Amino acid sequence: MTVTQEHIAKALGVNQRTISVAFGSSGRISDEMRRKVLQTAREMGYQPNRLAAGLRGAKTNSIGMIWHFADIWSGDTAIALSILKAVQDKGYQVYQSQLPSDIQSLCKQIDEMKARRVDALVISGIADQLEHPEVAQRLKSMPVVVAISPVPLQDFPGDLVVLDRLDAIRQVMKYWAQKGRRKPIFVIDVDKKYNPHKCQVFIEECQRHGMTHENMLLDHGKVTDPEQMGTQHLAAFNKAYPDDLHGVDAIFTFNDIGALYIMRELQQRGVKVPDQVAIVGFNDIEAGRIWQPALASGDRKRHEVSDVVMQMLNSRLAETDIKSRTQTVHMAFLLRASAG
Amino acid sequence: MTVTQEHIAKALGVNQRTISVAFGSSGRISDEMRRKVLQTAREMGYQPNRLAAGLRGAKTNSIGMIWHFADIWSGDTAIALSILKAVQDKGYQVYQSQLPSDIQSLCKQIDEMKARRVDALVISGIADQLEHPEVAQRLKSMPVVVAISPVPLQDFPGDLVVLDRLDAIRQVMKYWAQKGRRKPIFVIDVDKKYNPHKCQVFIEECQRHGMTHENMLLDHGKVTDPEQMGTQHLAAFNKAYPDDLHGVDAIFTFNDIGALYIMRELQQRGVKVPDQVAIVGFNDIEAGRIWQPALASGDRKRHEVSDVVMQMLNSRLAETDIKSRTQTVHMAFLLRASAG
DNA sequence: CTGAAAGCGCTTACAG
DNA sequence: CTGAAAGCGCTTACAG
Repeated sequence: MTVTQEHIAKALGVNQRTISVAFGSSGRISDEMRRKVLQTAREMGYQPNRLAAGLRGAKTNSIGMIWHFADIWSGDTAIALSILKAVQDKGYQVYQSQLPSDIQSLCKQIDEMKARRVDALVISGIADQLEHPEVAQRLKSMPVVVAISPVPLQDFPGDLVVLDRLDAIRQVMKYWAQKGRRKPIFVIDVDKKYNPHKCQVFIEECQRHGMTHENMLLDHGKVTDPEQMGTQHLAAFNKAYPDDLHGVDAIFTFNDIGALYIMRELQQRGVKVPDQVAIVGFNDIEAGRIWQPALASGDRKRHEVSDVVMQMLNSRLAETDIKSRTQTVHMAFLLRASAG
Repeated sequence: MTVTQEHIAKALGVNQRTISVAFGSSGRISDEMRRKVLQTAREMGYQPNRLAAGLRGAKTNSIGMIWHFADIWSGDTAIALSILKAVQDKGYQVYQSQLPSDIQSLCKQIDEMKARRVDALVISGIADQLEHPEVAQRLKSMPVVVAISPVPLQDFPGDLVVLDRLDAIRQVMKYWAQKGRRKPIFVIDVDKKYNPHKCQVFIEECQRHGMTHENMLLDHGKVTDPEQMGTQHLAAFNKAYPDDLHGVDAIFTFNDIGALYIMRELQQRGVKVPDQVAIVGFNDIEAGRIWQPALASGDRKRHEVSDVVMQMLNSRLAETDIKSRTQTVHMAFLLRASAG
């Protein structure tokens, strides 16, 4: 049936060890013999059994990725995909797992990856997840870990890429202050767990630039179904401002599709964007670029993030004795017409 | 270090076989003993080693998925994700692999999945890929295969879900004929390999309804970078119709973002959509729904496809001796304002 | 430079 | 109902 190293060994009249060594890096073998082995293996259609190798303690050539793949709002799927492709090109197979929202399921996923002896784990999550003691303890026992987080973490047992959103928020607020906007609102899921820093920075910047007022934060609530993202933004907006805008002259949403829903509503009401109200989204979807006016947004630096992740992953897979490293990538304000 | 069945056996003073049987389905054991084993295992933090089990010939609890994940144009990523989640909930781990465009790489991917002894393979591809002899031969040796294809396949060695696009095309053309449109064009990658049936059906329907003219097909060329999809549509359109539309009164694109780019161009030229020119896209992106006028499109029946796939997968994982089955899901025309 | 052998952690006939 | 043992296909010290 399936060709094993034993078969090749018999065909060549040598010991099975010779075949194993010919493929691997440990042990010595003559160049002549290695050449013969590799050729015969090819002819016989040999496929190494990764399970057996992994069981014996060698590399499994597999990597686990725990990621929020269905995140239509943040668009990080594109980052995950480019990492997937890069890793695949290097001969690794990728276990992909949807990031669960509860800690218990997350621990189970990490345990599963460990039970399959992945060579490395790439995980993207929020601080509450990555710093949870149960999670941290499990990550500590993985050979290689690269994590992506929106904020820096304390004593993280692995390499960390921080994808900072706060700088971009500051840039937007500074821009609006310069342009003379007086009353901005921030449409977001005002959730302690996910977005505390964002809301805080928004408020701080409003204070710094003298743009404070009541109701600066407009909560669109928790989004469980990505398909509802836009309509939840719109519903929150319509509820707070059914007809009059009460002087609001700038709307910042953490999501492009939400921004488009609100912009359309304003346009239908006859409100001029950006003259009367400026709008900025945050994840740079393509439709925003062709909207009239073009939607200002945030550059997620997808290429930069996946490059940094791959660089960390590669160096750590090559040599395991490196200290934990942290590198920060800053999102940036993408100025377009809708920002005024 | 890691707890094995041997450790549990020692702790309970029984044979290791007892532990294995307690977890598995083969062999008999007393209910009392099973209860004791499972509890002790939990207390000791036992994690079964999937590699060892798989090596011995048992299930690996893993599934391979080969899919075109980065297909911004077709939007099938959503289908893949819902399958990923469903499978994950059933305790499987998923090897995810980006569908390569060349046969050789595809074969290598399938071989890798096989080398890892996946319990099943889910693969989405075009007929040229799935019917290629090298590919077909490899699929035949997989325990369970469920494929998704745009067209029916001959003698496919596994279950098949056909996601038919042609019906939707017919519906669009019939609608336009009824509404008195005379000169439709079809903007698509006029590639023999990918889209022969679509183009053919479009032309047939034009003939049936008396809407033929020269240049019915507008080729936007091969798209390698999804980010270029929209601009390639626009460039092809502008090249063919730099100012005058030559009587074209209906534009069908196989892609929503392409449709939006062209619609915006028309609106900027002062052409009234849909009064003068009707537009229909095909993959129902959310931005299309909020455009003015709302973009008519095609319903990909994502839930239906993933439901059918899961149903086939589940039944075949349960009992392996089922005949190959084929089930067809038809995309449908989504009528919205832009269609006229 | 190569052979003989132990062992990774399971599953599964085979005895008793 | 349970024990003792073979074996899945590799890797890796250990001899020679």
